[in-house]
Amino acid sequence: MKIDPNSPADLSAQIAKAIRDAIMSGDLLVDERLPSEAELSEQFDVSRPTVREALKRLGAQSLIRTQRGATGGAFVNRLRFEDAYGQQITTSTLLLSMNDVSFGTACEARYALERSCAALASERRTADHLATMRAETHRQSQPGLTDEAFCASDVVFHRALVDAAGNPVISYQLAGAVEAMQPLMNMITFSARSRETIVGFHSQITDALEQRDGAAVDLQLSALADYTNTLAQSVIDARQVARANS
Amino acid sequence: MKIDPNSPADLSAQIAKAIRDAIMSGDLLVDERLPSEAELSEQFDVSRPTVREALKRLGAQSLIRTQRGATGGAFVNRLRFEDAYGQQITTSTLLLSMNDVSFGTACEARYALERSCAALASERRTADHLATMRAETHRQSQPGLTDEAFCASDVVFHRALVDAAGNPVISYQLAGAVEAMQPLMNMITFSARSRETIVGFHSQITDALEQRDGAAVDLQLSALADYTNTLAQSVIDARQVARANS
DNA sequence: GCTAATCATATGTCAGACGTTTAATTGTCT
DNA sequence: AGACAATTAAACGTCTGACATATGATTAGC
Repeated sequence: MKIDPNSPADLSAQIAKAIRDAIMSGDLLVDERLPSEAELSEQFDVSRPTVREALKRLGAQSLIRTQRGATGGAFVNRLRFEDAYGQQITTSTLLLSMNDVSFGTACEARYALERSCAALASERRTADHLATMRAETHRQSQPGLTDEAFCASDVVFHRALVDAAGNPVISYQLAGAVEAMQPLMNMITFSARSRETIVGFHSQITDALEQRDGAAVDLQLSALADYTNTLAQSVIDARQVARANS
Repeated sequence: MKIDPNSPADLSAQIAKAIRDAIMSGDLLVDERLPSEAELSEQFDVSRPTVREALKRLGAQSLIRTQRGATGGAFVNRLRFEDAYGQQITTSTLLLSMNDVSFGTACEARYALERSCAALASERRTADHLATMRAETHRQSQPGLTDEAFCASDVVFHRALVDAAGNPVISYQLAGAVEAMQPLMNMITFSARSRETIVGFHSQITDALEQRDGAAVDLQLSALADYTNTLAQSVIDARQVARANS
């Protein structure tokens, strides 16, 4: 674990990289304790603040955790799927908002990936998954719901569908795709009519899942994707008309 | 942008969160300059090292970049897909290695997601994508190739397939799924016979893609997934036998 | 033997300083 | 006046040394 002392700057980045590499290569095992900050600063021949900056970088990626106190220190963190969800969602959301990704592109990606769960979810869905999906579908049909609450419920519904596939790796990957869509979905104001249509799709998807009919789930998801795109397009068109009139 | 001064500790985490929220909510726009470290330390009423730790956290997530010099400072970073790839791959790789994810689960996720590209890739593949895939397939048939090089080429092949779908969001999401498999794939030592079989699949996938036959691509990917799983199972079985004999 | 006070260790935070990079300003020469 | 060079100022990068605080381990006392 060494760094290049001749490099121009950013010692903390080099140190972070050295430790990150040690973790990824298996030199440092899960729950293993790193040397104390004082020891690290001696090893790398830098000051303690510099070491601390490096450790904070690693902490931000959930690669390490720190404990205070006598037996404290920095420990290699077991990266859990739940921890990674948050980062994945943050990153995906920002990617969409900062890169002029069109609604169509994001929507296409989301449903393409989500459809890949249809077959597995049909095999493995439990009563719990169905119950969650039905509960959310019912919530979505309540008239008093705000648009934000409707979208949030939509996310819960789709995550339940994804989780029904029973594969944590898939759930992790899709968490970003599904959640990152929410801000974009919020921009589509839902009429009572369109909510009704979406609720209809959700019902049919849940029914198909209950019957373990993967092909039907896939079909309905595909139709829902089309409908969502149509909805978005009409909102965009309406805005253009409004702009032309002003 | 404020923090809770009564909170127990980890001021730098609170500051990082405050700034991150400001970025995600749109209060801070892309390429906007944050106040200098001295100003931030005054605003948040903490010392400069604490502010710096917070900024390093954000830097680790590529949310900000820093410039030195007179007009330097911390700037809100436009998060690019390429930047996010690296983090996604790092995180996915560690998730797999730290969570006892079975080869079967990872393999299932990877191919389920990859198959979702089949239709889109068949529509949109360019000659470049086909050329890359054929070149890599050819490389894979060279006898002198090390196992690592074979796997690396395999990754390039599959990323070309994913990129052929022409959707950056999908490419980003799948970068993790595809690349994170490489260490696991490396653990399967490839016989000449199995390499030959994989190369055969790759050829057929490329052919199907050239003919824009999405269904055939899907079918071949599915078969390749099955074969990979079989291969892994035989390696696992062989190891168990070896362990029983020792 | 059990509880309570003490201690050692390690992180969290602060203050102040110096070096380095970089751009803007100023000054000088042609 | 314009172009080039020297100066200056702002900001990050790093260091030193210190104090505060949390926490497990040790020890003293009952």
